[in-house]
Amino acid sequence: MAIKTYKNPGVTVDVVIFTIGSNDIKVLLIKRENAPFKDTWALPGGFLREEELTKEAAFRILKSKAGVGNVYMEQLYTFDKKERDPRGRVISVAYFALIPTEAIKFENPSAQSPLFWSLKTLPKTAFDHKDIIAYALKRLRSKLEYTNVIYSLLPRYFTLSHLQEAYEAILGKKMDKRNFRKKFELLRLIRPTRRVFYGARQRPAKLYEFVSRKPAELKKFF
Amino acid sequence: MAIKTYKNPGVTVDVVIFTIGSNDIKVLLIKRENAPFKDTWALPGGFLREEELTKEAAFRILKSKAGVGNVYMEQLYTFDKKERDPRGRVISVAYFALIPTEAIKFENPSAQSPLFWSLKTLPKTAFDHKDIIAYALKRLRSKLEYTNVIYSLLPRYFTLSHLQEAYEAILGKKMDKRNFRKKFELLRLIRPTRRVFYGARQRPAKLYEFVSRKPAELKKFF
DNA sequence: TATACTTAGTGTATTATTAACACTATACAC
DNA sequence: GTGTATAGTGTTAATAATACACTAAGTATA
Repeated sequence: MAIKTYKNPGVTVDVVIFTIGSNDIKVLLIKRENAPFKDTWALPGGFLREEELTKEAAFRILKSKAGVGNVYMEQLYTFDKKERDPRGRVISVAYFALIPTEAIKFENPSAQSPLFWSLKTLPKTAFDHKDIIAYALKRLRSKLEYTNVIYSLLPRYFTLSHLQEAYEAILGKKMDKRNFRKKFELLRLIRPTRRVFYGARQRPAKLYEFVSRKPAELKKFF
Repeated sequence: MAIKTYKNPGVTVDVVIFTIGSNDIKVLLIKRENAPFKDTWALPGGFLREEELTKEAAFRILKSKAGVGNVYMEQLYTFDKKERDPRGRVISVAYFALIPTEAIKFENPSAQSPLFWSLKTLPKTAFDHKDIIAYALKRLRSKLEYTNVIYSLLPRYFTLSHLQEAYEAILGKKMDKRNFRKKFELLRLIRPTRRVFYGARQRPAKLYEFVSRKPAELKKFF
């Protein structure tokens, strides 16, 4: 049975992959090898395959570009501005993924040169990818406030300073150390371990871990 | 130039139209006239037209089913479960719209019988529309907490009791009258007018209006 | 026209959360 | 052993959230 009498738009999936490095939030971009936008930096992405869910496509892309699989991923938004793709009508279902720096494995580093870029010094990007990245950052910032997503950017063991630096990198502002720690004590998202982080040419720091590494929402209601 | 070598999925747009009536939150459903799911209730929607933005499609659908144009609308999520459409691979970009009951005009009430249903007594619905409605309600509830969207469900002039009833209908819980009013005084979203609401067989109530009827976010940060 | 009914409108005390703020402790580098 | 850099820690004040009950004023009705 015919679904329709007109031409379906093309459907792509693009993935905004965030990580935190050098106290900065970074996004993975690859240099395009083909037209359009050949040699321009772009979000990893591609056409949705037949019989493939958009989420599956997002994981496929993530796996092939960053070498990781089991990470936080959620659908972001579907972008369909008219002029966004010079090839014609193509809508993009965007996802965003959060991965701890330690987990990244560039499988074939020569191919398509994937690189993490600081959001402060983004290069010129293909399509409407700058919009997509901005939207993803906004979503991430607001998710920090009412969920425990931060776990997905940190390694198994981390210090309270690492945790605070992650917040500061994403929110783009400094926070008070004592208030930050008090807040986290209240939230009960993390617990101290018996491990200690030595070797950073200052007083060693206690290592913490997340009580749970599953997505969850924090209380808070009108 | 060929965009792809495989078949593009079908793309539909479905709209969750919420309104508040009889102290209850309601969603607009229409009875399907064609297969699949003939004679089953469904969200108003349809295939995305060529050269049409998904948002334009959402407004087109809204206008044709509820007779209103200038209302709150935002993209919700893109649904693409495999078995969601028996016709084959069809993904749906869902939007949700909020309209004050007063604004609704059923242009041709006989055709496709659009009806507002209470969320508590939904009939069996077509496709994955129950999921879409549940997701929209979740989104609406959380938007109440950090935005001023509530304006889009109320008429120009309203009493504080109307406002509170709207919150209670959406959040599904009773709230304290004095605390509710104190909160709104603090938020400065509304202001009293010189109008008074007479005629409801009790003490008449002061009428308020929104300071602004544009989407805005309330403060609140980590 | 008096009385009952119904919702409008209002304040205070308690508790919880947020915000501002500065010094001592300890491993590592030199 | 001395300097350096970050770890770690409490108190106070301001703001926000919560719990809670009575009087005011139209409308209905007897």
